[in-house]
Amino acid sequence: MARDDPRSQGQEPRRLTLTEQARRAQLIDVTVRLIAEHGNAGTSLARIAEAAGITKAAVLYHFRSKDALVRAAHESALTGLVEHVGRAVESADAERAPAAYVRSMVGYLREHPGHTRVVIAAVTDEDRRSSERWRPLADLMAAARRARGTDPDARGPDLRTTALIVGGGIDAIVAEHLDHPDYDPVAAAEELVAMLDGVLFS
Amino acid sequence: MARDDPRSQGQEPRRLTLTEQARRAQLIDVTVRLIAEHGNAGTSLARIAEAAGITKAAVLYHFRSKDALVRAAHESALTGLVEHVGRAVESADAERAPAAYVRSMVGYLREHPGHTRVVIAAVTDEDRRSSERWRPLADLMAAARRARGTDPDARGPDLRTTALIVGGGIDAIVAEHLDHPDYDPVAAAEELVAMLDGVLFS
DNA sequence: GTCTATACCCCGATAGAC
DNA sequence: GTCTATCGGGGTATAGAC
Repeated sequence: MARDDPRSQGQEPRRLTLTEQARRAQLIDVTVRLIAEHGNAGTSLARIAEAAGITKAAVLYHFRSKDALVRAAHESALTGLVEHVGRAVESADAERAPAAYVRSMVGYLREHPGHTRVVIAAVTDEDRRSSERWRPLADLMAAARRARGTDPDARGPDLRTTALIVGGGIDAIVAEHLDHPDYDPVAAAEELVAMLDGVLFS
Repeated sequence: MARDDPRSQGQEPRRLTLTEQARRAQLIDVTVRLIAEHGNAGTSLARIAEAAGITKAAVLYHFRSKDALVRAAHESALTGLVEHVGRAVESADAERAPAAYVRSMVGYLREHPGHTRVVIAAVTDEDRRSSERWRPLADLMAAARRARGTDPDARGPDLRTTALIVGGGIDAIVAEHLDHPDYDPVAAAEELVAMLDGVLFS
């Protein structure tokens, strides 16, 4: 049996056979591509199976359900983004880390238009959306204010709200670039950074 | 025959029988409620039909497809929002109109939590999303800068981008309030307004 | 351990009876 | 005008071949 996703439950993360690892990776890859192209609704199990050269049932042998597969595809697409942003943030000094966050996130999505739709789907997802996506950025902003030597008691903006606004702004910019390729997301990111700096270091 | 949506095509907007008008209104109403509660995917034709006391096929008699019905529900939910924001903006002087836009939009969504999910679905919709939602706000901001006496040649922010960011920020704030009712969207709106004023009247 | 065949039920859509 | 009957297609579950 292989139908248990090793990441679910608190069980020992069972070893996966080589063929299973390969199949899972292939299926995730295929799914990311199909969702990027046709959207979630337009990507049926049959299409995924056909693209992978196996049957629907075989797909469901490796993943409990279509939803589990889609979830894995979302995770896969998010991982690349998170790592990229993580590297950019780490190699920036604290004061500029929030700006690096914004720039690297917009930049990554511009460079990987294929992944973008999947990432958006992953974030927009109706269900698992309570992931406190704002917190990492809020932490960066708090650190940046400290690095700037801002009086910790000084009344500043609510960083949760600021992070939410910035996150929403990034989404809007990237989405606009998707719909209108002429629209320059990098210039837009600079404007978002300017807005952010204005609020953070007033 | 009644299967033509009067708003589509360029035809004469045929008269609708009273029962048909009533049915359409009822179906839209039911659909808005169900989508608000269970999301689009969780709202099948059968459920809609059951809630309306008729059969699936009868629903499809009044609306060409489920999508057409959902579209009508979206329109219905959006109308209330647009009218509310429109009134708020009109009764504010030009300089404060962008702030009124933000406040009234967040306020409406807070006061009508039922409609909120539907409105978000309408705006987030994968298909008809090229609606230039940013333009009205961008126009308000341009007028506000003029009213403030800003030198028209002065280098200001790109208003399309600014409007996109503000729109995305509103979405994020409202969504957060939906997921976490404790989160105060009105205070957040004030912060967004502060950010906006900082950029507009620098 | 990996996969095919098959069958099930729900969904959206259509044709045609009443 | 309204509904029943039905269809193709989607996701899922199981039996069992290899």
